[in-house]
Amino acid sequence: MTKPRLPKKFPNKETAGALLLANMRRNIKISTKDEKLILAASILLSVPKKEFFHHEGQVNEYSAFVLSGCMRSYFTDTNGFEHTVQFAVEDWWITDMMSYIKQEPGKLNIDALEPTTLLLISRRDQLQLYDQCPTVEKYFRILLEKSLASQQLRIIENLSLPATERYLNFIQRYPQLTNRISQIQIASYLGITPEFLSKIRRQLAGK
Amino acid sequence: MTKPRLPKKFPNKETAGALLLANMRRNIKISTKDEKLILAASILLSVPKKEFFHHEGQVNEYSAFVLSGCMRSYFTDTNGFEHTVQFAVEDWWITDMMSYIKQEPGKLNIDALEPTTLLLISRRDQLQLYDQCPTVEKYFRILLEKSLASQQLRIIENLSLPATERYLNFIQRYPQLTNRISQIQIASYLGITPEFLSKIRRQLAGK
DNA sequence: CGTCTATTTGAATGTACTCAAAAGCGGTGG
DNA sequence: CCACCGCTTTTGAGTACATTCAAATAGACG
Repeated sequence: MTKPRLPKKFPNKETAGALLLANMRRNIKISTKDEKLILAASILLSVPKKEFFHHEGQVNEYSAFVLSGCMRSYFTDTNGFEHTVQFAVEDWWITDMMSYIKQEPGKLNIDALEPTTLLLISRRDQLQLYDQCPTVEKYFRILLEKSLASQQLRIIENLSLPATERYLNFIQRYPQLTNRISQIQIASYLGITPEFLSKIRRQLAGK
Repeated sequence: MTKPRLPKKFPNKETAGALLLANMRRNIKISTKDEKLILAASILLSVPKKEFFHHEGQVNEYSAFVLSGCMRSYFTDTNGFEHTVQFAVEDWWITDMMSYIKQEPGKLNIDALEPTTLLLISRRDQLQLYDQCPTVEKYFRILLEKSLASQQLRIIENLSLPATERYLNFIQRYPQLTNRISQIQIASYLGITPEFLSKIRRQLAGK
Protein backbone atom coordinates (compact mmCIF):
# COMPACT_ATOMS: atom_id res chain seq x y z
CA MET A 1 0.00 0.00 0.00
CA THR A 2 1.32 3.41 -0.98
CA LYS A 3 1.63 6.52 1.12
CA PRO A 4 -1.70 8.39 1.19
CA ARG A 5 -1.65 11.55 -0.92
CA LEU A 6 -4.59 13.89 -1.13
CA PRO A 7 -5.71 14.18 -4.74
CA LYS A 8 -6.91 17.49 -6.18
CA LYS A 9 -10.40 16.22 -6.86
CA PHE A 10 -11.03 15.39 -3.21
CA PRO A 11 -9.37 18.00 -1.06
CA ASN A 12 -11.10 16.75 2.07
CA LYS A 13 -12.71 13.69 3.47
CA GLU A 14 -16.14 15.27 3.66
CA THR A 15 -16.38 15.63 -0.10
CA ALA A 16 -15.23 12.04 -0.50
CA GLY A 17 -17.52 10.75 2.22
CA ALA A 18 -20.49 12.39 0.57
CA LEU A 19 -19.99 10.10 -2.44
CA LEU A 20 -20.04 6.99 -0.29
CA LEU A 21 -23.07 8.14 1.67
CA ALA A 22 -24.90 8.93 -1.57
CA ASN A 23 -24.20 5.38 -2.74
CA MET A 24 -25.47 3.97 0.55
CA ARG A 25 -28.62 6.09 0.45
CA ARG A 26 -29.49 4.56 -2.88
CA ASN A 27 -29.87 1.27 -1.02
CA ILE A 28 -30.85 2.14 2.55
CA LYS A 29 -31.83 5.03 4.83
CA ILE A 30 -29.08 6.29 7.12
CA SER A 31 -29.42 8.23 10.34
CA THR A 32 -27.09 11.16 11.03
CA LYS A 33 -25.63 9.15 13.89
CA ASP A 34 -24.74 6.34 11.49
CA GLU A 35 -23.33 8.80 8.99
CA LYS A 36 -20.83 10.04 11.55
CA LEU A 37 -19.77 6.53 12.49
CA ILE A 38 -19.31 5.58 8.86
CA LEU A 39 -17.23 8.64 8.07
CA ALA A 40 -15.17 8.16 11.21
CA ALA A 41 -14.25 4.66 10.04
CA SER A 42 -13.36 5.78 6.49
CA ILE A 43 -9.83 6.37 5.31
CA LEU A 44 -9.01 8.39 2.22
CA LEU A 45 -6.30 6.94 -0.01
CA SER A 46 -4.84 7.90 -3.35
CA VAL A 47 -3.25 5.19 -5.52
CA PRO A 48 -1.12 6.29 -8.52
CA LYS A 49 -1.51 4.43 -11.79
CA LYS A 50 0.08 0.94 -11.83
CA GLU A 51 0.64 0.94 -8.08
CA PHE A 52 -0.79 -1.71 -5.81
CA PHE A 53 -3.49 -1.53 -3.20
CA HIS A 54 -3.13 -5.20 -2.21
CA HIS A 55 -0.48 -7.84 -2.88
CA GLU A 56 -1.03 -11.60 -2.98
CA GLY A 57 0.33 -13.33 0.08
CA GLN A 58 -0.65 -10.44 2.30
CA VAL A 59 -3.78 -9.87 4.37
CA ASN A 60 -6.28 -7.57 2.66
CA GLU A 61 -7.10 -5.54 5.74
CA TYR A 62 -9.26 -3.00 3.91
CA SER A 63 -12.23 -3.00 1.60
CA ALA A 64 -12.07 -0.14 -0.92
CA PHE A 65 -14.78 2.10 -2.34
CA VAL A 66 -13.68 3.81 -5.57
CA LEU A 67 -14.22 7.60 -5.61
CA SER A 68 -12.46 8.19 -8.94
CA GLY A 69 -10.25 6.19 -11.28
CA CYS A 70 -10.20 2.45 -11.90
CA MET A 71 -8.91 -0.58 -10.01
CA ARG A 72 -8.73 -4.27 -10.85
CA SER A 73 -8.25 -7.44 -8.84
CA TYR A 74 -6.49 -10.35 -10.51
CA PHE A 75 -4.89 -13.72 -9.95
CA THR A 76 -1.44 -14.64 -11.30
CA ASP A 77 -1.24 -18.31 -12.30
CA THR A 78 1.79 -20.61 -12.16
CA ASN A 79 2.76 -19.62 -15.71
CA GLY A 80 2.74 -15.94 -14.85
CA PHE A 81 -0.52 -15.16 -16.66
CA GLU A 82 -2.90 -12.73 -15.04
CA HIS A 83 -6.63 -13.45 -14.70
CA THR A 84 -8.91 -10.56 -13.82
CA VAL A 85 -11.51 -11.20 -11.16
CA GLN A 86 -13.04 -7.74 -11.07
CA PHE A 87 -12.78 -4.18 -12.33
CA ALA A 88 -13.98 -1.31 -10.14
CA VAL A 89 -14.65 2.25 -11.31
CA GLU A 90 -16.41 5.09 -9.49
CA ASP A 91 -19.08 3.93 -7.05
CA TRP A 92 -17.90 0.31 -6.88
CA TRP A 93 -16.36 -1.63 -4.03
CA ILE A 94 -13.35 -3.87 -4.52
CA THR A 95 -11.53 -6.28 -2.22
CA ASP A 96 -9.91 -9.70 -2.08
CA MET A 97 -13.02 -11.15 -0.45
CA MET A 98 -11.41 -14.41 0.66
CA SER A 99 -8.55 -12.62 2.38
CA TYR A 100 -10.73 -9.82 3.72
CA ILE A 101 -13.37 -11.92 5.46
CA LYS A 102 -10.90 -14.38 6.94
CA GLN A 103 -8.15 -11.82 7.47
CA GLU A 104 -5.68 -14.34 6.09
CA PRO A 105 -3.11 -13.99 3.28
CA GLY A 106 -4.86 -13.77 -0.09
CA LYS A 107 -4.27 -14.99 -3.64
CA LEU A 108 -5.23 -11.81 -5.46
CA ASN A 109 -3.45 -8.62 -6.42
CA ILE A 110 -5.31 -5.33 -6.61
CA ASP A 111 -3.75 -2.45 -8.53
CA ALA A 112 -4.72 0.83 -10.16
CA LEU A 113 -5.33 0.96 -13.92
CA GLU A 114 -5.69 4.75 -13.59
CA PRO A 115 -4.77 7.26 -10.89
CA THR A 116 -7.39 6.35 -8.33
CA THR A 117 -8.84 7.68 -5.09
CA LEU A 118 -10.34 5.28 -2.60
CA LEU A 119 -12.27 5.38 0.61
CA LEU A 120 -11.17 2.48 2.79
CA ILE A 121 -12.79 0.67 5.66
CA SER A 122 -10.89 -1.89 7.71
CA ARG A 123 -12.45 -5.26 8.40
CA ARG A 124 -12.16 -4.54 12.09
CA ASP A 125 -14.09 -1.28 11.85
CA GLN A 126 -16.60 -2.83 9.49
CA LEU A 127 -17.45 -5.64 11.90
CA GLN A 128 -17.80 -3.08 14.68
CA LEU A 129 -20.06 -0.95 12.49
CA TYR A 130 -22.23 -3.98 11.77
CA ASP A 131 -22.91 -4.38 15.47
CA GLN A 132 -23.43 -0.68 16.10
CA CYS A 133 -25.55 0.04 13.02
CA PRO A 134 -27.76 -2.74 11.66
CA THR A 135 -28.45 -0.42 8.75
CA VAL A 136 -24.85 -0.68 7.61
CA GLU A 137 -25.07 -4.43 7.80
CA LYS A 138 -28.21 -4.21 5.69
CA TYR A 139 -26.36 -2.10 3.11
CA PHE A 140 -23.59 -4.63 2.70
CA ARG A 141 -26.04 -7.52 2.73
CA ILE A 142 -27.79 -5.91 -0.23
CA LEU A 143 -24.50 -5.30 -2.04
CA LEU A 144 -23.39 -8.89 -1.42
CA GLU A 145 -26.66 -10.26 -2.79
CA LYS A 146 -26.25 -8.24 -5.97
CA SER A 147 -22.62 -9.24 -6.35
CA LEU A 148 -23.44 -12.89 -5.88
CA ALA A 149 -26.19 -12.70 -8.49
CA SER A 150 -23.94 -11.03 -11.05
CA GLN A 151 -21.14 -13.50 -10.34
CA GLN A 152 -23.57 -16.36 -10.92
CA LEU A 153 -24.33 -14.77 -14.27
CA ARG A 154 -20.63 -14.55 -15.10
CA ILE A 155 -20.10 -18.20 -14.23
CA ILE A 156 -23.05 -19.20 -16.41
CA GLU A 157 -21.72 -17.24 -19.36
CA ASN A 158 -18.17 -18.53 -18.95
CA LEU A 159 -19.54 -22.07 -19.03
CA SER A 160 -22.03 -21.69 -21.83
CA LEU A 161 -20.88 -19.05 -24.31
CA PRO A 162 -18.03 -18.94 -26.85
CA ALA A 163 -15.50 -16.11 -26.52
CA THR A 164 -17.09 -13.91 -29.17
CA GLU A 165 -20.39 -13.77 -27.36
CA ARG A 166 -18.77 -13.25 -23.99
CA TYR A 167 -16.99 -10.26 -25.49
CA LEU A 168 -20.19 -8.87 -26.98
CA ASN A 169 -21.94 -9.23 -23.63
CA PHE A 170 -19.07 -7.48 -21.92
CA ILE A 171 -19.06 -4.39 -24.11
CA GLN A 172 -22.82 -4.21 -23.89
CA ARG A 173 -22.91 -4.60 -20.12
CA TYR A 174 -19.95 -2.34 -19.33
CA PRO A 175 -19.80 0.25 -22.14
CA GLN A 176 -18.02 2.71 -19.85
CA LEU A 177 -15.24 0.17 -19.21
CA THR A 178 -14.72 -0.81 -22.82
CA ASN A 179 -13.20 2.53 -23.78
CA ARG A 180 -11.25 2.89 -20.59
CA ILE A 181 -9.51 -0.45 -20.27
CA SER A 182 -6.92 -2.04 -22.55
CA GLN A 183 -7.78 -5.12 -24.56
CA ILE A 184 -5.21 -7.03 -22.56
CA GLN A 185 -7.30 -6.38 -19.46
CA ILE A 186 -10.58 -7.26 -21.13
CA ALA A 187 -9.09 -10.48 -22.51
CA SER A 188 -7.86 -11.48 -19.07
CA TYR A 189 -11.38 -10.89 -17.69
CA LEU A 190 -13.00 -12.93 -20.46
CA GLY A 191 -10.55 -15.78 -20.06
CA ILE A 192 -8.87 -15.54 -23.47
CA THR A 193 -5.52 -14.33 -24.81
CA PRO A 194 -5.12 -10.75 -26.09
CA GLU A 195 -4.16 -12.17 -29.48
CA PHE A 196 -7.39 -14.08 -29.72
CA LEU A 197 -9.44 -11.07 -28.64
CA SER A 198 -7.82 -9.11 -31.45
CA LYS A 199 -8.90 -11.80 -33.91
CA ILE A 200 -12.43 -11.76 -32.53
CA ARG A 201 -12.57 -7.99 -33.03
CA ARG A 202 -11.36 -8.29 -36.60
CA GLN A 203 -14.07 -10.87 -37.25
CA LEU A 204 -16.76 -8.65 -35.75
CA ALA A 205 -15.53 -5.57 -37.66
CA GLY A 206 -15.81 -7.42 -40.96
CA LYS A 207 -19.59 -7.42 -40.85
CA MET B 1 -43.13 -26.81 -7.21
CA THR B 2 -44.54 -30.14 -6.14
CA LYS B 3 -47.12 -30.89 -3.52
CA PRO B 4 -45.49 -30.96 -0.06
CA ARG B 5 -45.12 -34.45 1.33
CA LEU B 6 -43.77 -35.17 4.76
CA PRO B 7 -40.74 -37.44 4.49
CA LYS B 8 -40.09 -40.18 7.03
CA LYS B 9 -36.89 -38.61 8.25
CA PHE B 10 -38.57 -35.34 9.27
CA PRO B 11 -41.95 -36.16 10.70
CA ASN B 12 -42.40 -32.63 12.00
CA LYS B 13 -41.21 -29.12 11.45
CA GLU B 14 -39.53 -28.91 14.83
CA THR B 15 -37.03 -31.62 13.96
CA ALA B 16 -36.36 -29.90 10.64
CA GLY B 17 -36.15 -26.46 12.19
CA ALA B 18 -33.58 -27.68 14.67
CA LEU B 19 -31.22 -28.43 11.79
CA LEU B 20 -31.54 -24.91 10.41
CA LEU B 21 -31.13 -23.33 13.84
CA ALA B 22 -28.04 -25.44 14.46
CA ASN B 23 -26.56 -24.16 11.21
CA MET B 24 -27.36 -20.59 12.16
CA ARG B 25 -25.86 -20.99 15.62
CA ARG B 26 -22.59 -21.99 14.04
CA ASN B 27 -22.44 -18.43 12.67
CA ILE B 28 -24.39 -16.25 15.10
CA LYS B 29 -26.17 -16.27 18.46
CA ILE B 30 -29.94 -16.43 18.30
CA SER B 31 -32.44 -15.39 20.93
CA THR B 32 -35.47 -17.60 21.64
CA LYS B 33 -37.67 -14.82 20.28
CA ASP B 34 -35.75 -14.90 16.99
CA GLU B 35 -35.93 -18.69 16.89
CA LYS B 36 -39.69 -18.56 16.97
CA LEU B 37 -39.89 -15.97 14.20
CA ILE B 38 -37.51 -17.99 12.04
CA LEU B 39 -39.43 -21.22 12.51
CA ALA B 40 -42.73 -19.43 11.90
CA ALA B 41 -41.42 -18.24 8.53
CA SER B 42 -40.10 -21.68 7.53
CA ILE B 43 -41.95 -24.04 5.24
CA LEU B 44 -41.17 -27.74 5.04
CA LEU B 45 -41.10 -29.21 1.55
CA SER B 46 -40.25 -32.59 0.13
CA VAL B 47 -39.04 -32.85 -3.48
CA PRO B 48 -38.91 -36.30 -5.11
CA LYS B 49 -35.90 -37.18 -7.22
CA LYS B 50 -35.80 -35.48 -10.64
CA GLU B 51 -38.62 -33.10 -9.76
CA PHE B 52 -38.23 -29.37 -9.89
CA PHE B 53 -38.14 -26.82 -7.14
CA HIS B 54 -37.81 -23.88 -9.53
CA HIS B 55 -38.30 -23.50 -13.29
CA GLU B 56 -36.61 -20.94 -15.53
CA GLY B 57 -38.95 -18.16 -16.57
CA GLN B 58 -40.69 -18.21 -13.21
CA VAL B 59 -40.08 -16.14 -10.10
CA ASN B 60 -38.03 -17.98 -7.47
CA GLU B 61 -40.13 -16.92 -4.52
CA TYR B 62 -38.30 -19.11 -2.00
CA SER B 63 -34.78 -19.69 -0.84
CA ALA B 64 -34.21 -23.32 0.15
CA PHE B 65 -32.18 -24.87 2.96
CA VAL B 66 -31.41 -28.54 2.34
CA LEU B 67 -32.27 -30.86 5.25
CA SER B 68 -31.51 -34.07 3.41
CA GLY B 69 -30.85 -35.11 -0.17
CA CYS B 70 -29.22 -33.11 -2.97
CA MET B 71 -30.33 -30.29 -5.25
CA ARG B 72 -28.67 -28.54 -8.16
CA SER B 73 -29.26 -25.25 -9.96
CA TYR B 74 -28.41 -25.08 -13.64
CA PHE B 75 -28.75 -23.05 -16.80
CA THR B 76 -29.91 -24.52 -20.12
CA ASP B 77 -28.19 -22.88 -23.09
CA THR B 78 -29.59 -22.30 -26.57
CA ASN B 79 -28.26 -25.69 -27.73
CA GLY B 80 -30.03 -27.48 -24.90
CA PHE B 81 -26.89 -28.16 -22.86
CA GLU B 82 -27.11 -27.83 -19.10
CA HIS B 83 -24.55 -25.90 -17.07
CA THR B 84 -24.52 -26.42 -13.32
CA VAL B 85 -24.26 -23.32 -11.17
CA GLN B 86 -24.41 -25.01 -7.79
CA PHE B 87 -24.98 -28.27 -5.96
CA ALA B 88 -26.53 -28.24 -2.49
CA VAL B 89 -26.50 -31.12 -0.01
CA GLU B 90 -27.41 -31.15 3.68
CA ASP B 91 -26.80 -27.86 5.45
CA TRP B 92 -26.52 -25.77 2.26
CA TRP B 93 -28.76 -23.07 0.90
CA ILE B 94 -29.77 -22.94 -2.75
CA THR B 95 -31.70 -20.42 -4.82
CA ASP B 96 -31.76 -18.62 -8.15
CA MET B 97 -30.22 -15.54 -6.58
CA MET B 98 -30.94 -13.18 -9.47
CA SER B 99 -34.62 -14.12 -9.53
CA TYR B 100 -34.92 -14.31 -5.76
CA ILE B 101 -33.56 -10.88 -4.89
CA LYS B 102 -35.40 -9.08 -7.69
CA GLN B 103 -38.48 -11.30 -7.54
CA GLU B 104 -38.42 -11.43 -11.32
CA PRO B 105 -38.47 -14.43 -13.70
CA GLY B 106 -35.15 -16.28 -13.55
CA LYS B 107 -32.85 -18.11 -15.95
CA LEU B 108 -32.06 -21.11 -13.77
CA ASN B 109 -33.72 -24.43 -13.06
CA ILE B 110 -33.42 -26.07 -9.68
CA ASP B 111 -34.20 -29.77 -9.37
CA ALA B 112 -33.56 -32.68 -7.05
CA LEU B 113 -30.75 -35.15 -7.82
CA GLU B 114 -31.99 -37.26 -4.89
CA PRO B 115 -35.20 -37.37 -2.88
CA THR B 116 -34.75 -34.15 -0.94
CA THR B 117 -36.32 -32.33 1.99
CA LEU B 118 -36.11 -28.56 2.17
CA LEU B 119 -36.90 -25.80 4.57
CA LEU B 120 -38.11 -22.78 2.61
CA ILE B 121 -38.27 -19.12 3.38
CA SER B 122 -40.05 -16.68 1.09
CA ARG B 123 -38.30 -13.49 0.02
CA ARG B 124 -41.13 -11.54 1.57
CA ASP B 125 -40.73 -13.22 4.96
CA GLN B 126 -36.98 -12.98 4.75
CA LEU B 127 -37.02 -9.22 4.21
CA GLN B 128 -39.45 -8.89 7.11
CA LEU B 129 -37.20 -11.02 9.30
CA TYR B 130 -34.22 -8.81 8.41
CA ASP B 131 -36.05 -5.81 9.82
CA GLN B 132 -37.33 -7.63 12.90
CA CYS B 133 -34.11 -9.48 13.73
CA PRO B 134 -30.78 -7.86 12.80
CA THR B 135 -29.19 -11.13 13.86
CA VAL B 136 -30.84 -12.94 10.97
CA GLU B 137 -29.55 -10.29 8.60
CA LYS B 138 -26.10 -10.84 10.08
CA TYR B 139 -26.40 -14.59 9.48
CA PHE B 140 -27.20 -14.14 5.81
CA ARG B 141 -24.59 -11.42 5.42
CA ILE B 142 -21.99 -13.91 6.67
CA LEU B 143 -23.28 -16.63 4.35
CA LEU B 144 -23.23 -14.24 1.40
CA GLU B 145 -19.66 -13.20 2.13
CA LYS B 146 -18.55 -16.82 2.17
CA SER B 147 -20.45 -17.63 -1.01
CA LEU B 148 -18.97 -14.66 -2.80
CA ALA B 149 -15.46 -15.65 -1.76
CA SER B 150 -15.89 -19.24 -2.94
CA GLN B 151 -17.44 -18.07 -6.21
CA GLN B 152 -14.45 -15.80 -6.77
CA LEU B 153 -12.28 -18.87 -6.32
CA ARG B 154 -14.34 -20.83 -8.84
CA ILE B 155 -14.05 -18.01 -11.39
CA ILE B 156 -10.29 -17.87 -10.89
CA GLU B 157 -9.94 -21.60 -11.40
CA ASN B 158 -12.21 -21.68 -14.44
CA LEU B 159 -10.06 -18.98 -16.00
CA SER B 160 -6.65 -20.30 -15.07
CA LEU B 161 -6.70 -24.09 -14.82
CA PRO B 162 -7.03 -26.84 -17.43
CA ALA B 163 -9.90 -29.29 -17.06
CA THR B 164 -7.82 -32.02 -15.41
CA GLU B 165 -6.79 -29.77 -12.56
CA ARG B 166 -10.27 -28.35 -12.13
CA TYR B 167 -11.51 -31.93 -11.76
CA LEU B 168 -8.81 -32.79 -9.23
CA ASN B 169 -9.69 -29.69 -7.21
CA PHE B 170 -13.35 -30.60 -7.33
CA ILE B 171 -12.95 -34.12 -5.97
CA GLN B 172 -10.59 -32.84 -3.31
CA ARG B 173 -12.85 -29.99 -2.25
CA TYR B 174 -16.15 -31.90 -2.39
CA PRO B 175 -15.29 -35.55 -1.68
CA GLN B 176 -18.81 -36.18 -0.39
CA LEU B 177 -20.28 -34.99 -3.69
CA THR B 178 -17.97 -37.00 -5.92
CA ASN B 179 -19.50 -40.32 -4.95
CA ARG B 180 -23.02 -39.01 -4.90
CA ILE B 181 -23.29 -37.20 -8.20
CA SER B 182 -23.06 -38.60 -11.72
CA GLN B 183 -20.15 -37.66 -13.95
CA ILE B 184 -22.56 -35.89 -16.26
CA GLN B 185 -23.37 -33.53 -13.41
CA ILE B 186 -19.74 -33.02 -12.44
CA ALA B 187 -18.78 -32.35 -16.06
CA SER B 188 -21.52 -29.75 -16.39
CA TYR B 189 -20.21 -28.05 -13.25
CA LEU B 190 -16.62 -28.06 -14.50
CA GLY B 191 -17.60 -26.75 -17.92
CA ILE B 192 -16.61 -29.78 -19.97
CA THR B 193 -18.42 -32.59 -21.79
CA PRO B 194 -19.06 -35.92 -20.03
CA GLU B 195 -17.03 -37.64 -22.76
CA PHE B 196 -14.02 -35.50 -22.04
CA LEU B 197 -14.35 -36.05 -18.28
CA SER B 198 -14.30 -39.78 -18.97
CA LYS B 199 -11.03 -39.35 -20.90
CA ILE B 200 -9.55 -37.28 -18.09
CA ARG B 201 -10.40 -40.03 -15.61
CA ARG B 202 -8.80 -42.69 -17.80
CA GLN B 203 -5.66 -40.55 -18.01
CA LEU B 204 -5.57 -40.10 -14.24
CA ALA B 205 -6.22 -43.79 -13.60
CA GLY B 206 -3.25 -44.79 -15.75
CA LYS B 207 -0.76 -43.52 -13.22
C1' DC C 1 -34.37 -60.03 -17.47
C1' DG C 2 -35.14 -55.99 -20.42
C1' DT C 3 -34.97 -51.17 -20.78
C1' DC C 4 -33.10 -46.87 -19.90
C1' DT C 5 -29.43 -44.05 -18.73
C1' DA C 6 -24.51 -43.42 -17.67
C1' DT C 7 -19.94 -44.18 -19.05
C1' DT C 8 -16.30 -45.36 -22.19
C1' DT C 9 -13.88 -45.28 -26.55
C1' DG C 10 -12.27 -43.59 -31.04
C1' DA C 11 -11.92 -40.62 -35.16
C1' DA C 12 -12.61 -36.26 -37.09
C1' DT C 13 -13.22 -31.40 -36.09
C1' DG C 14 -12.99 -26.82 -34.03
C1' DT C 15 -12.00 -23.29 -30.87
C1' DA C 16 -8.63 -21.04 -28.73
C1' DC C 17 -3.49 -20.98 -27.66
C1' DT C 18 1.62 -20.48 -28.62
C1' DC C 19 5.24 -18.36 -30.67
C1' DA C 20 7.17 -15.00 -33.56
C1' DA C 21 7.15 -10.78 -35.73
C1' DA C 22 5.29 -6.51 -37.55
C1' DA C 23 2.65 -2.42 -37.04
C1' DG C 24 0.43 1.15 -34.24
C1' DC C 25 0.30 4.39 -30.46
C1' DG C 26 1.52 7.30 -26.56
C1' DG C 27 4.60 9.43 -23.78
C1' DT C 28 9.14 11.52 -22.90
C1' DG C 29 13.42 13.77 -23.56
C1' DG C 30 16.66 16.00 -26.50
C1' DC D 1 8.67 19.33 -32.51
C1' DC D 2 10.57 15.33 -33.74
C1' DA D 3 12.79 10.86 -32.56
C1' DC D 4 12.93 7.23 -29.85
C1' DC D 5 11.32 3.88 -26.56
C1' DG D 6 8.10 0.81 -24.48
C1' DC D 7 3.82 -1.17 -24.55
C1' DT D 8 -0.45 -2.51 -27.00
C1' DT D 9 -2.57 -4.41 -30.87
C1' DT D 10 -2.51 -6.98 -35.07
C1' DT D 11 -1.33 -10.83 -38.06
C1' DG D 12 -0.05 -15.52 -39.44
C1' DA D 13 1.42 -20.35 -39.10
C1' DG D 14 1.54 -24.29 -36.40
C1' DT D 15 -0.33 -26.66 -32.27
C1' DA D 16 -3.14 -28.32 -28.33
C1' DC D 17 -7.00 -28.90 -25.63
C1' DA D 18 -11.56 -29.95 -25.75
C1' DT D 19 -15.80 -30.94 -28.65
C1' DT D 20 -18.79 -33.52 -31.80
C1' DC D 21 -20.61 -37.53 -33.47
C1' DA D 22 -21.16 -42.35 -33.48
C1' DA D 23 -21.11 -46.61 -31.37
C1' DA D 24 -20.01 -50.04 -27.89
C1' DT D 25 -20.14 -51.30 -23.02
C1' DA D 26 -21.53 -51.08 -18.39
C1' DG D 27 -24.83 -50.13 -14.60
C1' DA D 28 -29.14 -49.16 -12.39
C1' DC D 29 -33.90 -49.90 -11.76
C1' DG D 30 -38.38 -51.76 -12.25
